[in-house]
Amino acid sequence: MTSESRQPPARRGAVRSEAARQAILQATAEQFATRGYEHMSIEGIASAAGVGKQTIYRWWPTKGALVTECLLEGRLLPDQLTLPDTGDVRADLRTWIDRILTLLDDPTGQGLWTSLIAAASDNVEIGRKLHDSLGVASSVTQRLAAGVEAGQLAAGTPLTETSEALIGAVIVRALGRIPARPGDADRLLAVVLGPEQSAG
Amino acid sequence: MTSESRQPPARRGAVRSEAARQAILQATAEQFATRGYEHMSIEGIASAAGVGKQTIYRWWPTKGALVTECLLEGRLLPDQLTLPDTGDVRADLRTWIDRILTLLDDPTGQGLWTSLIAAASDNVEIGRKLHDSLGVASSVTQRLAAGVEAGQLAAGTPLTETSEALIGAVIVRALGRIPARPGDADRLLAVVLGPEQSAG
Amino acid sequence: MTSESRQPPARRGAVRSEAARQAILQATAEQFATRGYEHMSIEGIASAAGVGKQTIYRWWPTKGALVTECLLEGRLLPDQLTLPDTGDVRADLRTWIDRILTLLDDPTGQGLWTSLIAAASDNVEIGRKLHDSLGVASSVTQRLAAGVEAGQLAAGTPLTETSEALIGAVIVRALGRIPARPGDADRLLAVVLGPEQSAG
Amino acid sequence: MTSESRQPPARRGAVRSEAARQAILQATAEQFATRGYEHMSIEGIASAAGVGKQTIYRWWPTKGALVTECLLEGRLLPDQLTLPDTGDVRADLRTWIDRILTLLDDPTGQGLWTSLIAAASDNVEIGRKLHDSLGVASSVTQRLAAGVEAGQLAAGTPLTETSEALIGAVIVRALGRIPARPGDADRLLAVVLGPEQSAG
DNA sequence: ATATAAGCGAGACGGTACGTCTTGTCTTGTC
DNA sequence: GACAAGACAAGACGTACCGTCTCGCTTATAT
Repeated sequence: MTSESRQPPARRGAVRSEAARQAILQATAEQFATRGYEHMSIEGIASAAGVGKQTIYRWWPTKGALVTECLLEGRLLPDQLTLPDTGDVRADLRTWIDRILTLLDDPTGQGLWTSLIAAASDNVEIGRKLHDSLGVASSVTQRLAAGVEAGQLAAGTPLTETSEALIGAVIVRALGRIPARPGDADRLLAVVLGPEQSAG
Repeated sequence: MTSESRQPPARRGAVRSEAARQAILQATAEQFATRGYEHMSIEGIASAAGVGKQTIYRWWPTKGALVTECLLEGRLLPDQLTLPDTGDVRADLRTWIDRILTLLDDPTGQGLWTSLIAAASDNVEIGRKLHDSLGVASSVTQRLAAGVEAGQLAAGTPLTETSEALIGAVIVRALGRIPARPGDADRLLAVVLGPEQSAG
Repeated sequence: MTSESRQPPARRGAVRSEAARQAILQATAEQFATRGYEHMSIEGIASAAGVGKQTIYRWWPTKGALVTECLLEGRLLPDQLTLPDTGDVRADLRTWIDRILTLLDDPTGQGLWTSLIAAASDNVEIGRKLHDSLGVASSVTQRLAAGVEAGQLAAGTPLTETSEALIGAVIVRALGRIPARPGDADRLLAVVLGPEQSAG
Repeated sequence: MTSESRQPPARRGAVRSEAARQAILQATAEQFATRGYEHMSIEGIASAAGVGKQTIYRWWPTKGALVTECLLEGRLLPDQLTLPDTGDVRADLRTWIDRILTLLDDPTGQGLWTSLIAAASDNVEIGRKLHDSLGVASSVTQRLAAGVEAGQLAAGTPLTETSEALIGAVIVRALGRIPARPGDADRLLAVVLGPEQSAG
């Protein structure tokens, strides 16, 4: 007996329109970047997407859910924000943090971050997502674990706390709209991972 | 002839009402705690303060400015959030972080933090204030400097980055609504200040 | 194939709510009578009608338009203000003018008239309507024409000017809040239609 | 003993500023002509007159009172609106009505009249003034009386009603924004004063 | 084939809040 | 004590969105 054999009565009626879904997510990402999480409107998204409001409300309960889905689909954050992997954990983290801090100097990038943070504070789901996936759980923590294993980082380093401190520092700077200065990434890594072991 | 002798034409008209100002800030702080930054309304504040809307708009251009002033007057954050000072920097920081993390377990405290973060992302001023005064510039950094001087912390510790990492970690946890677990503060301090020098 | 077969694209979306329209006109008429044209508020009407303000603004551009529609639907003026028709033009006009002048002694009736006049001076549409339909074009002028034809009035009487003089006299008295005295209607008719042809 | 000898307790303090009074009345007349009775604001008058609002409220209870005083001082109506006096009552009235009807073709003149009417319907005082002084009591009625005495008008003409009908007809046309046509004044006079006695 | 049902675009609805404007009163300091 | 300036509580203005609810159409099974 396969799992497909006992099917539900197979609902009638039109099926969800993928075109509408795409248009909505697209418009959401644009409004998010343009107006920011707080100041974007469902009505604006609907109209920009050429879609009835109800089509949004049918599938997403809140603005937060809409943004979450955009976030999960990678429509909100530029590709350059993924942690690179060259084998050298410390160098990769430095590159990554540098990119983020540089992004913060540009008003658009700044708006993106602050909007993301606003979304996270308004919406538990997004907050959780940010904590879990933007770095803490996945990429960053994994690379840290790999770094410990490879002997590049001190054994016994508390991974979660290290990730939190790194991401957190970046967020604090985003909120403060602090412009990047040379060496920022280095200093931050020195604080969080300990001073660099140079030559012996 | 003193510099006071040449006074400006001495403006006429009624002077700003301190009573109204107090009532407004009071009501703002309450609404901030109750409904959160995003969902509090100027109209609600005016009505709660027994004040005309115009009296608010006359003195504060935006909701953000209103909240900033509350923040500066210490109406938003409970007293227990000031960094204690027993002489032992590390112990003081542990106590302080513990208190914050504990506060985050309570929905009210959580709302307070997330609202503050939302305010900071919406409003440059608040963001800067948060970065400068909630800890980075003043109390935390000063204590860190004192700690370095007293030999309790490693010489050459980058103070700003250390503060940012500490506060940032807390903010990340606030956004993720992560419940506090025993030892959190210790682990965080181990990461940021380096492992504790026990016995010898 | 008739000309109706090629219809316009048949607009979609919910249709205008007749219930809301009725409630709004009803509330408007009440506020008009109670508070007068100048001192009635859209907000008050909306709230009395149990309707969102936008529903009013969606369909009527101004307070004046709202009142005009009430006027056209006969919601503003009591029924007794229609010109009676017994066959004797002069007697009918006397009855009619008497009724109006009497109405003006009562504060409510006075407010009704002055409000109507205020509305007419504020709003071209209403002014035109008042001139055309309250009497000049329709009932009064028609009865005058009939009177001329029946030989009850002098041939060559300028109908428009006669109507205007009659209505105008009433309006002037309304504006002056002049109390009615016996014989007023008679004297006015004597002036405008000429002295009554008694006996012969 | 002169009438000045028994003075009241002789109030102290500054005396009413005639300059302020003039500036206020001037500004009122301008706003009345420009924006109309309903849409002019005390605040606007105060600011245009370079005067504190309180100075207005100190001396006039309402907007209506302010306008009344302007009316009485002849600041609202142009000079050409005084009834001429050549000895021939009928000709004088024709000239006068012609002027008024012509004035109504110009938007400014129209606004003036409709504003005046609006003021009269809002404000009993103004209404009475309009009824009494714009024509009924003073100039028009007096000339009519003179005309009767001189045998130019039929004896027994009810003066008040005749005035009311004349002024009223003009007001009705103002409210209807009816453009003037040649012969209007003649026809109106024919209706109200009876047909012209030509050659007979 | 034909009912039946869901999705869709459009958009009206009852509301809440916005930020502005005006009202009439009160207060301050000058003349 | 009148005045210019201007703050104040109150509240209406007209606009923008909210989230819900009809409409009339277009798909898709299910009979």
